[in-house]
Amino acid sequence: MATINDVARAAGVSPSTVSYVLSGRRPISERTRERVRAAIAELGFHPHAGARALASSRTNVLALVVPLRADVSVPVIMQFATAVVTASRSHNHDVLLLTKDEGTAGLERVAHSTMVDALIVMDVERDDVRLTALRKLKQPSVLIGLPEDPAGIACVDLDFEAAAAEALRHLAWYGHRRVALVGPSPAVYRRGTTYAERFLTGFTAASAGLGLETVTHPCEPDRAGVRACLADIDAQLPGVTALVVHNEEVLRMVLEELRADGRRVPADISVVAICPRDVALTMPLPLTSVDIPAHDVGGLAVETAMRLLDGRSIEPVRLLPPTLVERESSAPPATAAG
Amino acid sequence: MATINDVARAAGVSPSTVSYVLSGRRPISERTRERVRAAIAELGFHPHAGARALASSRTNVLALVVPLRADVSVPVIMQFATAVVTASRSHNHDVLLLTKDEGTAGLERVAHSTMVDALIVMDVERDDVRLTALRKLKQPSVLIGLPEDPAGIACVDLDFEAAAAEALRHLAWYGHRRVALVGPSPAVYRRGTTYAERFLTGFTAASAGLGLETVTHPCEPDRAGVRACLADIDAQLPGVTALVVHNEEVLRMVLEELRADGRRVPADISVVAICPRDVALTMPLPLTSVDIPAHDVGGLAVETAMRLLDGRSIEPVRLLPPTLVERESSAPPATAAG
DNA sequence: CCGGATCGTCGAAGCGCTTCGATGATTTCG
DNA sequence: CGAAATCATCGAAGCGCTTCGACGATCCGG
Repeated sequence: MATINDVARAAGVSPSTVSYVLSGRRPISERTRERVRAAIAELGFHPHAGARALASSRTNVLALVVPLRADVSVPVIMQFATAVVTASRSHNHDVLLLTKDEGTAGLERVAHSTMVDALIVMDVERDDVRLTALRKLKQPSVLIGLPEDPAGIACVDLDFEAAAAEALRHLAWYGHRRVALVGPSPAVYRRGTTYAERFLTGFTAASAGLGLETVTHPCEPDRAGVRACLADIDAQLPGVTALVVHNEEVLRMVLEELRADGRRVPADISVVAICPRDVALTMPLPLTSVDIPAHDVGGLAVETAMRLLDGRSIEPVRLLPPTLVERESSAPPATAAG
Repeated sequence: MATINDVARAAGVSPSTVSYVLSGRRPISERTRERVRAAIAELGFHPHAGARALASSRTNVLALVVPLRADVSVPVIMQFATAVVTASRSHNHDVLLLTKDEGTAGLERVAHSTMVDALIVMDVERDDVRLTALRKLKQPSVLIGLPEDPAGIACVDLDFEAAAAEALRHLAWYGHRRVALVGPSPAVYRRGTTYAERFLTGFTAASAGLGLETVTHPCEPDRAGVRACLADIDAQLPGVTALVVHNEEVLRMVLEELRADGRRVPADISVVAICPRDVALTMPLPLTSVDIPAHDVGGLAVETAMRLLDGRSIEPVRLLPPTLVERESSAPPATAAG
């Protein structure tokens, strides 16, 4: 492997000049710059990452902590991950992949040993134990999610309260009066992943604001759970004309059960899903949905990390506004008067 | 951050002694070792990764190249990825996540800049352009998959030929004589991902060996594709009593279509899937399946990389034997005589 | 009781890069 | 036209670690 000295020799300049050509931190004449560039290309020179990190205390690597197999749906995790990698690359950074199961120790390990410049953490819980560890690190961190007390740590996420409101507004506009929420599994609530609660809060508030009759119900991610959930909903709120489903795992099963029940979507019952676009599109029927913009959120997380590293200002909490896209699963209720 | 010098001072020894305690490359007396350990713990010392890499030319990082959104199913990719991360951690390595779309350049970048000790590459194609680049790197690489000419590069994968044979043997044993293969989408074949071909080869060979009447058909991953595929199969091989499905994307839809068609699984038609265990289990009916052991393959890839790094011997191509697990989707055909 | 192993530790060099201060050379301007 | 400012480049120090050779100290056998 060629070193910076080889390049310097080949270009007839000093190593520091090569370094300055590379970093642009000092003006270098066009002529010299060209010679150096040619030498770099000819020798196939790539700066040694470790040496660079040692000298500059910058690694150009971001840590990404992903849940291993939580109740978060796998495709969504992948979408976040690829978004983070892609965005990182466009900022000339690489991504070190950590799993949540390494816990606090993993974060401290990579941070203390200076493997990364910043950390992006997915799937944070309301009272996540990792938060205090993150606050102590010299590297900044960005959460995807929103804990109870985000003080001192940047957070980005979808605005789930607004998402719930958006879904209800759409249904109310069509004339629905009785709407049920099929929520995440009880495990998600128990675990304290706040997006579930935030959605619930938004749902309840919007329901009141719009004067709707609503009921909310968590849903276990299996056939039995779905059946039980739908049965409970019917029992608690007879004459429901619309469902908001905030649970990708069961989305498909809900549709199947409705169908098995002889209820046509959207003729007999409307369905609005909260899920990534492509999930909404690969269902038997293209679903009206509020997008979970994993790509945007991931990109924003990286962007935020970069600003933090550059000492630029950031908004500590950034909640992206939701977008509802109407597709084929929502329509006016069969009888406009609920 | 504490440095090795701080530790040395605190323990009353020289920095090199601390280093030797850490690496175990030279004998250090119990007494000294303890003092050093205490100092390390007290100061919360973590060696600087860059400095270490620079001095030792070892990064303790593995690159993992994942397909971004190929026709490979996302959960499988995630399973490989988490398996690789977990296994790497157990060997004291971290994982740098690269996406396939960076192509050859990405591999060269991380290798030339000495960011990683070895590379693990998923989703290799028959004639993958990245192969020649990989061969030139000073770091070893391990492929998950099997290209046409794996010369000089270690490969690990499931033995897909054997997997096909296993599926057919199971069905033949039950007395099925007419079996159809619902294969991956044409795009997968076109792309030259060899697992599809290997499965097909194994399927055809075993079919002949067992004296079965079979037909094989790729399948587009949408409702229309599934319908077309099933219709074609019925047209080409009337009286089919069993399906082997080597396409996770459509698995669920195949079951739905069969059901819509009034064909009961397994009473009217048996189904054997080639997919990860948990996919087989989360279907409406637990499926008899040949496991895709992503976890094992990922672990083996890491293990192989480690052996390569340690200069230990390896088998250049390692194909894991398949395991068929009988569940509820296979049974004897309605009439034992096909 | 002495010469040669063996053991435990140290000091120094060096890994490849960045960065700071210094230094000529050139330009600018009063 | 000379002092001051600016420009382009260089040299050297230093980032934090590993590793090699060296060196006393302890051990062994004869």
